[in-house]
Amino acid sequence: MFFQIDFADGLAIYDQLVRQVKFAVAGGLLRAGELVPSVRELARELTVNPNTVARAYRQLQAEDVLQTVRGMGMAVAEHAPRRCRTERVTLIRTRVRQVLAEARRSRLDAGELRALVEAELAAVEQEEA
Amino acid sequence: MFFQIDFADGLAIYDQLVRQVKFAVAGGLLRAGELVPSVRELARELTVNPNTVARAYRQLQAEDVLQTVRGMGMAVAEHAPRRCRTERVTLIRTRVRQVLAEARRSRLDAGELRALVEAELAAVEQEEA
Amino acid sequence: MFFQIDFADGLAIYDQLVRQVKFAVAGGLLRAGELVPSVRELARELTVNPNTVARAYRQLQAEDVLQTVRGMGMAVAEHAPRRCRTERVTLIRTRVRQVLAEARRSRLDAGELRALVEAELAAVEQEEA
Amino acid sequence: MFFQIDFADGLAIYDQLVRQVKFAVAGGLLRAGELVPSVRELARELTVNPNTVARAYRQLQAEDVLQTVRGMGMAVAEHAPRRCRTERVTLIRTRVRQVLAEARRSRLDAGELRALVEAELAAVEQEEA
DNA sequence: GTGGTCTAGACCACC
DNA sequence: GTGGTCTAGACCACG
Repeated sequence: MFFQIDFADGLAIYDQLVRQVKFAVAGGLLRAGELVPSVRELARELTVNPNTVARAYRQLQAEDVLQTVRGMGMAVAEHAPRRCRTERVTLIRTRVRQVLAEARRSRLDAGELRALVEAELAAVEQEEA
Repeated sequence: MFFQIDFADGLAIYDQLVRQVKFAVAGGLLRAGELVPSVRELARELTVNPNTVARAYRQLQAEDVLQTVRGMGMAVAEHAPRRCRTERVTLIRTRVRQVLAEARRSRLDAGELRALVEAELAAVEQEEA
Repeated sequence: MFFQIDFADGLAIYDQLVRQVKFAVAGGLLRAGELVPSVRELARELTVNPNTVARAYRQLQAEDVLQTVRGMGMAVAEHAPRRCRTERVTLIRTRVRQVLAEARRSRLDAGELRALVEAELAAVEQEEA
Repeated sequence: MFFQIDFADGLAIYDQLVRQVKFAVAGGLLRAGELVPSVRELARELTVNPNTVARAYRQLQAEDVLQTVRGMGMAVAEHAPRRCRTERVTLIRTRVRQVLAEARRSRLDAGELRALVEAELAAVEQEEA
């Protein structure tokens, strides 16, 4: 599976899952109507408690990203891909903004910050290629 | 004061404080030997519980960033500025790496990601000017 | 068919079915001795799992509303109509009582509640006509 | 306390709680800014698991009825009373509609239904006086 | 097999 | 003391 949890992230596990499901939907890894891994299966894979996965799925359901299919599991909602693609940019931008804001408050030299960010950005693009 | 807490950040408050103190030291806002605000004073300013500030100070003391001055409070340690300047880059780079990694896993288009980051970077530099 | 399931009702599906069969018998839509739809047929019609229909029929059999007819399926029991007519009022009154009790606990103004109920009652009578 | 759970209601406990908190806010039993009973206290009173209460509170927080006050508990949100008063009518009307719809499908005589409802309504008004 | 609910009890951050 | 998160394990309804 394409989900991975960082147990030392500080961010709650269910929250990491919520984000990653949205990203998977946004990125086309999960298509509209497609069943997501079952609560139990995903919990086993991530070595996480089923309740934790269930909580993430419940929130995704409340946000109309997932919907339950009786007796079958949970599926990506009809219009979720479009909305997730939109939200993806927002979620990432917020994070980027937080990091840069903190960096700026740390009085790191503007040039040094830019160099650092450019380097990491280049590294990411490298990996992608 | 130059500290500011984001209560909705997900990151623990004392952890935000630890980082910001280190950054203040790295950035020269707090110099070696200088007294940091008292637990009570800072707690009042940030509308945070004194225990939370105390916990942050305790951790900073354990990391030799702060040291107690008998009868006076806590002061920035002798060699803290140099070490904090070094650590600052590491702390920020880690964060940058995290957010870019997440963005990449979200399959956000490389160009779109770069554009987004450049825009935010420019915005930060603008504010700084 | 005269049954309809509300999948978002909160009430268990088999329970809705049990009630509706009783009501159909009470209302004369199903007469004593008449065969009810087969489990499979009804399950298909309601897009419900056969097990669910079977469970409802089992309970109705236990309550002597339905009885098995060897080789034919299940039929409305001899004295079911009379008993269902009696029970119908009880079942409905219980529900009415529940909703009014909740409304009262909510401190909704008595006049407002009456107006609301009268309006809905009129609407129902309208539909019926 | 003014909450009471019906363990045989069919409706989930946390859902009953969500409704009742909204009703209490709508009815003025809980005012804006006022702290609701703590999770642990309410759980004890209702002989329900704290997680169940927490789940209800979490949903109420998501709907902006409650908000957490760090270290203090949860309080009724600023504009919750107005919104709850509005929602109260909707919630009750939905229930009334469900009951009457079922009654109508049961082919209960229109006059008989009206008589039944009027009787119960009168009973409720009597209690209130 | 699936999700939904509930219980029980742990640890953490915060007041 | 407070809420927030997580674990573990139970039962139910549904397919």
